[in-house]
Amino acid sequence: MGLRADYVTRPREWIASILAREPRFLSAAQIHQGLERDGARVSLSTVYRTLDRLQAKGDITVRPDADGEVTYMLCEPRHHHHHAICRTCGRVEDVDCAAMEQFAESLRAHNGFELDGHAIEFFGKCGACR
Amino acid sequence: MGLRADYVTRPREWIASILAREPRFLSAAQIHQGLERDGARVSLSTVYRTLDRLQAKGDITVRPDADGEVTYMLCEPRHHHHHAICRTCGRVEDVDCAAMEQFAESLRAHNGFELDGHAIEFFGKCGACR
DNA sequence: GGGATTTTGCGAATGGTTCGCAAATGAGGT
DNA sequence: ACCTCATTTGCGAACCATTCGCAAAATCCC
Ligand SMILES: [Zn+2]
Ligand SMILES: [Zn+2]
Ligand SMILES: [Zn+2]
Ligand SMILES: [Zn+2]
Repeated sequence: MGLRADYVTRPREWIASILAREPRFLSAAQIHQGLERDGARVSLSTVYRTLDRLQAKGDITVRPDADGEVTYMLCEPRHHHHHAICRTCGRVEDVDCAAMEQFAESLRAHNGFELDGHAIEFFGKCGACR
Repeated sequence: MGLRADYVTRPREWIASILAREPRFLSAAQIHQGLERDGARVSLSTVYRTLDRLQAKGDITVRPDADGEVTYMLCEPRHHHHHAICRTCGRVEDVDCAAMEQFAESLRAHNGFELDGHAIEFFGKCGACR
């Protein structure tokens, strides 16, 4: 009955390596294309299943983009922080800001709302795209 | 050749009235269900087309939820502000905060990023759900 | 009311994501 | 290395939200 340990498989390693070298949110299709470019033949189903696994493990952040396309990035949402996203190339950098927490704290009780969390995204241009 | 003025139609009025009385983000399907409950027979296509129109006019805010389902709310994104969203019932209230702008300003140049915008969502429980 | 134009409903097409199942792979023991 | 068996993969079908094409209905204006 007991479950064995998770298997280490090539598709999973390949997918992880794609994510590891891209500092931006990628869709399942983009990851799949990256694998093909690397000559790694992996089905789209496996890409989706692996992404689900990574999300369950808390290793990636999932973000539906403006059109509702779901995108993924290697970044542990475990540690609360925010992102600066380049409008031009999509590069993402973490923004870790105590000042923001302070601000959120001051809003904790707003309009009858009992606030317990927040999400922030900053937009702009990264150093390379300026 | 010139375009005539936009038509005022019942489907559009019905859809607008659904949106006007719901202070929360609704999916196209939810709006469609609301119309049926009101006895208003409108096709889902028309719901989508009307939402596209409202978005083009800048009358609604469009927000893909965590699963990527696109949702809509009567709220002009023209005036920059943020939202407090009840985790329990979905009720949304506007958060208009100069302090946040100040904070964003101090981050304008972060890690080589030239920041020019930001989006914030606050979560918690509304007065009714406490 | 009549006619030009816009809007609607319907059903088909699309695109992203999920499922079911047989074949392939990985881990562990011999 | 080989065998065994649970896990994972690939494939195609299924699914769901959204978009399209086009004929019929509604709106506006005279
Ligand atoms: Zn950039
Ligand atoms: Zn991050
Ligand atoms: Zn509530
Ligand atoms: Zn608002």
